[in-house]
Amino acid sequence: MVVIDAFAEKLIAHNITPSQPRVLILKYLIENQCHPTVDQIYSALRQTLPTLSKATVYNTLNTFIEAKLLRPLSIEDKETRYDIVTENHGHFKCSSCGGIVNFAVDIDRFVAEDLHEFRITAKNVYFDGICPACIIKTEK
Amino acid sequence: MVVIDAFAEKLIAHNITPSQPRVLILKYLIENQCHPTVDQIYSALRQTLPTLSKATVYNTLNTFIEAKLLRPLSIEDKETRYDIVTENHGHFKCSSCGGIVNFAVDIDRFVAEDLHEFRITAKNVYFDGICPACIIKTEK
DNA sequence: GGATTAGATTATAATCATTCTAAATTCGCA
DNA sequence: TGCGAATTTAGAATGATTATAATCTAATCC
Repeated sequence: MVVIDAFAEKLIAHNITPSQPRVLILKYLIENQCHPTVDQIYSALRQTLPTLSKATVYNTLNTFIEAKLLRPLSIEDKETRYDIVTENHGHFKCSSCGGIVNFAVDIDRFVAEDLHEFRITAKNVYFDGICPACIIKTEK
Repeated sequence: MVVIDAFAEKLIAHNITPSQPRVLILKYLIENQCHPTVDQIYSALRQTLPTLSKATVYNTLNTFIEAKLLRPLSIEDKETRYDIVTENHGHFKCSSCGGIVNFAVDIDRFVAEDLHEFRITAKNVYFDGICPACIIKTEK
């Protein structure tokens, strides 16, 4: 008897066979929208699923990316971070604390005349700087 | 007698002591604005400077980045690519041929209301898609 | 000029995120 | 229940980048 929950349904809707690791990883991603790394996902889920392998985390995330459930962020870190795709938004990275913050941005307003012959499938906006908490810290 | 050329002067202006590897790497970056990888730079310069070490290429590029002469691009490749900083522009990556193309975009026109408390030091725009040449190829 | 020193370069080893591989396990379905 | 395919697993392999330690360079000081 398999328990079909909302997460499993979401996987099925994206043509991904549900499995315990896949459901747990999707659940983690949705409930912790904090752009986690593979290591963070692995460490967190290891407690509830001790047999989990890091390779499975990689495999699952790549499966999700192919199914367009997820997108990888490469904000200059060594480790890739992952973002559950929702609406268009940009990513801000604090160079002091390393935190990543979403911000609303109307990406479609970006008109790139140079690219009118190009087929564009994804638009990413990355800002770098210092977040308010770190600005206060450095002012002291 | 040291030959001071425009490249050495540019280094000095950025508080970087000129040296043969540094001048050659800067020259390469300016004359080949094609977002090269470390390997491409290394292989190309090895012919004129056979003693060049790959570690020197890494060190030099990181020195340039700190001096804000250069910026690293992380368009989801394993290898980092590098871009001589000029004016604001976005980067398009063709997911078919892997080529990277600059495009003009007025990034400063972008207002991110969510970030008005943030200090923003860099803005990057990355688009993904298919370039015209590859569109034609796949249509055949 | 010759010694000193700091910084730059080199070669190699180490690191570490990610992928590969092959074996074990699980799941769906008859 | 049992077969076959897909999934998961553990560990090895890969490969870009960084760290280390030795060597070299070039300017400075006496």
